[in-house]
Amino acid sequence: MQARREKLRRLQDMGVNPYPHVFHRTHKAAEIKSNFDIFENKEVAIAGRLMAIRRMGKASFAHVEDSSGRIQIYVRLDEVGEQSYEIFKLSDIGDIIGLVGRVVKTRTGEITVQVMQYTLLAKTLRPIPVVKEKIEGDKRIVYDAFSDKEMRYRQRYLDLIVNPHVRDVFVKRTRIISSMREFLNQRGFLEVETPILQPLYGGATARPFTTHHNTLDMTLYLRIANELYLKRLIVGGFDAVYEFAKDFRNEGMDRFHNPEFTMMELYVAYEDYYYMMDLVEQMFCKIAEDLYGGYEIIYQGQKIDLTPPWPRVPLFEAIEKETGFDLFGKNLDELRAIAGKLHIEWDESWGEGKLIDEIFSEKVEPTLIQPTFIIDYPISLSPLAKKHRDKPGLVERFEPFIAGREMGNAFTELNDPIDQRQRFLAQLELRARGDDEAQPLDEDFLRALEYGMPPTTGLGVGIDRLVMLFTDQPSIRDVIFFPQMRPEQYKL
RNA sequence: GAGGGUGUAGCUCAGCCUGGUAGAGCAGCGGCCUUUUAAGCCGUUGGUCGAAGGUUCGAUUCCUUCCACCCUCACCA
Repeated sequence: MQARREKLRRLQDMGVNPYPHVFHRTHKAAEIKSNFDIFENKEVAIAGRLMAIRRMGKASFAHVEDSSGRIQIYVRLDEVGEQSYEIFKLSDIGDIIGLVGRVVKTRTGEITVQVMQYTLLAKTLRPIPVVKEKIEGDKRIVYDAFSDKEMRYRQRYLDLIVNPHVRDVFVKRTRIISSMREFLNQRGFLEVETPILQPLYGGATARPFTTHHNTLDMTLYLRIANELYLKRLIVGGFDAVYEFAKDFRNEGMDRFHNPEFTMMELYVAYEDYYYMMDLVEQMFCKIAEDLYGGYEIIYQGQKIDLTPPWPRVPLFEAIEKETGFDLFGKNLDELRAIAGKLHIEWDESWGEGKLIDEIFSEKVEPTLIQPTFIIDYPISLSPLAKKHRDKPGLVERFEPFIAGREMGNAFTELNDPIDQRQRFLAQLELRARGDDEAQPLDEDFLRALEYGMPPTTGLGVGIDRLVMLFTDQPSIRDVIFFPQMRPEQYKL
């Protein structure tokens, strides 16, 4: 709106700099509001964005919002003088202002800063959506919420200005990650960084993004996982390493998938997947405790109790319990017949592992609301996991499920280089049959294993989904600041 | 990739079925108001109705195509 440019010019004519360099704050809104007895009648300097204005001629109320929250201000002509009151009158909702004032309580009991000096810190040229709210008892009624999802995601800055609960989600995201770091650092883990640009991708089954390096004139891939690099570091002698990694997968997008996402992988030498299950329980509990002070959380209306120990249910037992069918040792035809009886559509190209996985995700996964470890998966689904110590055909692998969702993936890692080579060769066969997600053979990784990797356990946790769980958000786009979007046609 | 839905003022929406070129609230602008809080009262500006084409005397409304977004499903973490 060009009325704002006009105001800007009038301010400049008055000799006001609409974009000064600095403003020294002494306090934030929330501090003042929660310690009124200390601040009463004291002078404070605060700054923030004007979010509501109620003008009444020669005196006005407004709300200023800073990173901590909102506080009411009271501006009187006789208190700030002609010039400042004029500047205030030229202010719009959205303008960034600074002020010095006295902390008081109004007739209705609201803690308010009575302004003595009023300074414009940044004039807005675009109007921000005005969201009004009314508090009725405990209920907060929001009027004209800024709710268009496309705009919220494309212009996240606006979303953050206008929707305070969005800010809260992202603050929690950072706190979750720091809790995990703290947890791991306390246990002596080393945080490391490994390549994002990889000459060969691996460590997961997915299609990669491809790019090109000019000087080397070669194809490089954006990593789909960092597993093989972290294991090389275990070979190198580190006892426990972890990395928060941006991974990239060239697949579809929906409320659980973004092309780039954050994964935390960790590896521990001389331990197995039983150790890792204990670690996962403890880590999730620490996050819950740091965030909410207890082990109980609510996700989409479901109460979830993270108190350990979580049940550890073998995959085949879990399937049998839900469907009545024991899939263990069944061949392809038998599995297809069972899938048919369970009304699950399957594809000719699927192998045994894929069918089992499908039956599991259709029939069992949605039932796993309370934290559960599903353990011991078929070998064919897990080319990097070590064979089970007593169950032939299976590997020592587990996935924690919470609220019907897989929250991670862990194994006792395969450290036998000959077995690992055979598994890679099996993947190559799948690839030859047209499975473009099968993993390529990584000769250097095999060489590393041939130098000897200690017994090791490893874990991967999808951070975005973890944050969804702990912040009660239904879509991955609500926990990533700038989710992937088709580019908009630029219009001003 | 398949199905369903949505697109009208800066924001939230009505109007469309039953064609006659647009309305409300908030925001904005002007006025009154020195304890208001979804402030109030009076006045007022603002929209090539997602884009293109078709039917029609006439399309925001009916038809076709396209674009964008949302939801569900499929692939995947």
